[in-house]
Amino acid sequence: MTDLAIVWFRRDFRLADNPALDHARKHHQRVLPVYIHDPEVLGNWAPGAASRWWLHHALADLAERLDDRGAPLVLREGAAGDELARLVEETGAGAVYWNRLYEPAIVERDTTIKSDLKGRGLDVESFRAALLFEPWELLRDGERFYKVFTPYWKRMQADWRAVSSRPEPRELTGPSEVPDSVSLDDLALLPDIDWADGLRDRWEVGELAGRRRLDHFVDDGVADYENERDRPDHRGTSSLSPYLHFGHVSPVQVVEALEPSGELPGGKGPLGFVRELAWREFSTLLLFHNPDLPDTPMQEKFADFPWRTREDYADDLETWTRGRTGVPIVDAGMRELWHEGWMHNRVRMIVASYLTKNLLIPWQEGAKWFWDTLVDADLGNNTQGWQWTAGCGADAAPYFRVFNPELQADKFDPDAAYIHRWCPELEGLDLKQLKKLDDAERRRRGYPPMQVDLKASRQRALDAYQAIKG
DNA sequence: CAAACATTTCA
DNA sequence: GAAATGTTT
Repeated sequence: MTDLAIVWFRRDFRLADNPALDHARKHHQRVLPVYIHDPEVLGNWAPGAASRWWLHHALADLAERLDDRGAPLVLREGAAGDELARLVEETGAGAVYWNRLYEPAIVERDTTIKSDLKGRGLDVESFRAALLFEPWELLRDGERFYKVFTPYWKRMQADWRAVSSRPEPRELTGPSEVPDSVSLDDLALLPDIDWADGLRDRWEVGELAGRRRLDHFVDDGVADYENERDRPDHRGTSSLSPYLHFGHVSPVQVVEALEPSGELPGGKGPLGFVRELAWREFSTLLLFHNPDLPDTPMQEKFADFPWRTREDYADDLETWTRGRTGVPIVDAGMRELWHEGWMHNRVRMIVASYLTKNLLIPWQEGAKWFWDTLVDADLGNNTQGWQWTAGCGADAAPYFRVFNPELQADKFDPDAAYIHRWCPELEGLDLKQLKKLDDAERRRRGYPPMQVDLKASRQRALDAYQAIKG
């Protein structure tokens, strides 16, 4: 067995419960941690601006933590396969380990890299770290993947196996000579114009910050999760999504925090939260088995859907992105997104329904905006979420389900607290008053007029769906 | 008879 | 999930 192993970090920015790192440390005397910046691999879906902001700080955090343990992180830029081959030559490493990702383009790249490195006689292994179950496990009749969430979720519960996290290494030994590294600033991940104030206020990036978030949620939040998770005014969700996306926190760690034995958590709140983790896994498997999913509707009949044309909708799209649609709950959500790089899930559904149904703008436009602005932007989750609301996904909402933003506010923001937080122009107005706010009062307060009539635009969406049914 | 609540329909 | 329709108070 060779002395030195490369641990290739990708989106697993943690030392605790990191299977690739744990394996390297157990079987080799020295460990060389590497991150290779290779945004090209995802083509049109290279990380957006908010994601890159998070990535910058995630790398800084990981580098610091690895330094503390004695194995400095090497940063490289370029095609991952070339850089790994170069590093193997430079260092004489005998092994390369990493944790698996599931975006089809990444899978394809990694498969090639694995066989190349094996061809050079290296010990190469990848590990499951980002999911509880692989996308090729839990198949119907052992061959076909699930296309409907509920049976998938039942199956996951039935096939549950106790999870167990891997220990965090206290000490690591780096290579005797550390190879060249580019600097973090060279990667130019931060925006040229600093718009990240709101993100900085809202998010603390890093492994320990993620674990604090998790602990806090488990101590105070998860018990009431089923009642509170739909309440943007109460911040009833976990806020773990970016930490899970970047692997500061693993789903195994989440399960163990909820249920130390690693068995399926009992209790309404904890089980409800694991169900949301199952949605995350379901979205990942849908993308894994359908490489076109980010751009193409899963239901074929939607290829002919009469969306408005780009030149027709361009202005309305921009109004939506800026949070100036004149629909309070929609504008509140879009402003939260712009300011904090995040939006409450209930509100994501509301603004997505509004864009695709009331504005009749293709879901891909919404997906792209979210991709650029969310710190938790995840190709599987984002794609699945948009296809679900648009009605064209695998297990989508029925096409006639058009959210009424006013009724949604009645149910989920009854005191308009969330609306007031993001739309200060509307201060002092309750939901009843907001519903009959006339143009003169809107103008006086500097709040935009209604972009569309909710009733008429709803009917237009239903008529559009009529055109493709069959 | 209006209001509150429950059920059905929408493909 | 919303709106229309039906049922109860």
